[in-house]
Amino acid sequence: MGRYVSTFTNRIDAKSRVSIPAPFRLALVKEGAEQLYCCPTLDMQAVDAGGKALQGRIDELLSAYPPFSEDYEYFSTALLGDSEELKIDGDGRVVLSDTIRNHAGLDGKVTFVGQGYKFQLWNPERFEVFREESRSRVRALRKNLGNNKSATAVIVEGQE
Amino acid sequence: MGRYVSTFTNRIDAKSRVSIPAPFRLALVKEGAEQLYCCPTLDMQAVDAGGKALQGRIDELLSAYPPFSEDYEYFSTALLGDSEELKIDGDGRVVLSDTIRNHAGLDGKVTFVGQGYKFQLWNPERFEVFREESRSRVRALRKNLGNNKSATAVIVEGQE
DNA sequence: TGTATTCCCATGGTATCCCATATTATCCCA
DNA sequence: TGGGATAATATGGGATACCATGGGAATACA
Repeated sequence: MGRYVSTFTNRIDAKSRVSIPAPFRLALVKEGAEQLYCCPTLDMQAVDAGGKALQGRIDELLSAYPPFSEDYEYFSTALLGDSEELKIDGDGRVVLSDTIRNHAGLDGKVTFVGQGYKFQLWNPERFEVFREESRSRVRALRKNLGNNKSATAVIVEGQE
Repeated sequence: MGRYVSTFTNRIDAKSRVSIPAPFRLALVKEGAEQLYCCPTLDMQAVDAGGKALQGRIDELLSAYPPFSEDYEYFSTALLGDSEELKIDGDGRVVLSDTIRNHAGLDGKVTFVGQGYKFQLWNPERFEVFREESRSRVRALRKNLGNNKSATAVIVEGQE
């Protein structure tokens, strides 16, 4: 099963192309994904990306709602309608659509952030802010939790 | 299995023709559909479109109600009565009937919205409203549901 | 015979493919 | 262990193929 860890930053070229970091490409192949599945992150200026695992989560959520129900119309529109399947070229690159670039404020460079079964695309500067905020939240959380080591260990590791 | 993802907007020409977005055309071929099955969306100014999968879901829904029952009459009238099968020409286009254009208020441009087993046709301006409503419903869902359900993981995770 | 529909081809724009190259990482052997 | 050789990666650019769209000719229809 493909697993996405660590962060990488790559350039966007004049044709809006960007190389998927090689380790992520490998993970995608392990998932059996031929395309990069992308959907805008809710309430954040980032994009969720991945392969079958990410797709599966979305399908799973949608399967809870019967066809022709109002909920199915709304949720499929937000989750599938706003998603895109980007072709991966022979060199391991994708072209970022205008929609994606606008949503995440991507311009010049992209930071790829591994998050287990998926990864995110960020504007590098914005990501630094987000990362700092994440860390300070974890610090605050740690103080409140006191000595509960096992609980904090999971949270701390996930951020690095 | 055909799967309809992402949204595209295409022009309606003087002959009421419009190109089906290439990815959707491909999905239709995978379904083995030679024509585009269309029926007005229930309660919305849009049109449901797709191939065999869509037809199957409609049959499935109808079979849940006993023939000659009142509900069956209503659903079959709404779902089948106004349905059409549009021919797809050599260039991947269909001609929109007056019925369809009137129901969805289509004029000038059409937005195709992928929704999994089917897609919808919208007037672009109207769709923007619907899209915003869809997004806010998903946000609301995320707030209402806790942090532990696997089905909601895709929405909840990534936020922390 | 006039009107509407279907088929076919032309075209501009864009995305896709393919190859070149620089830079970095990995390996291998002294 | 160090340093040179080799492979992998990220990135740039040109040629090609695909796609959406428009228009005309051929065909069906009434």
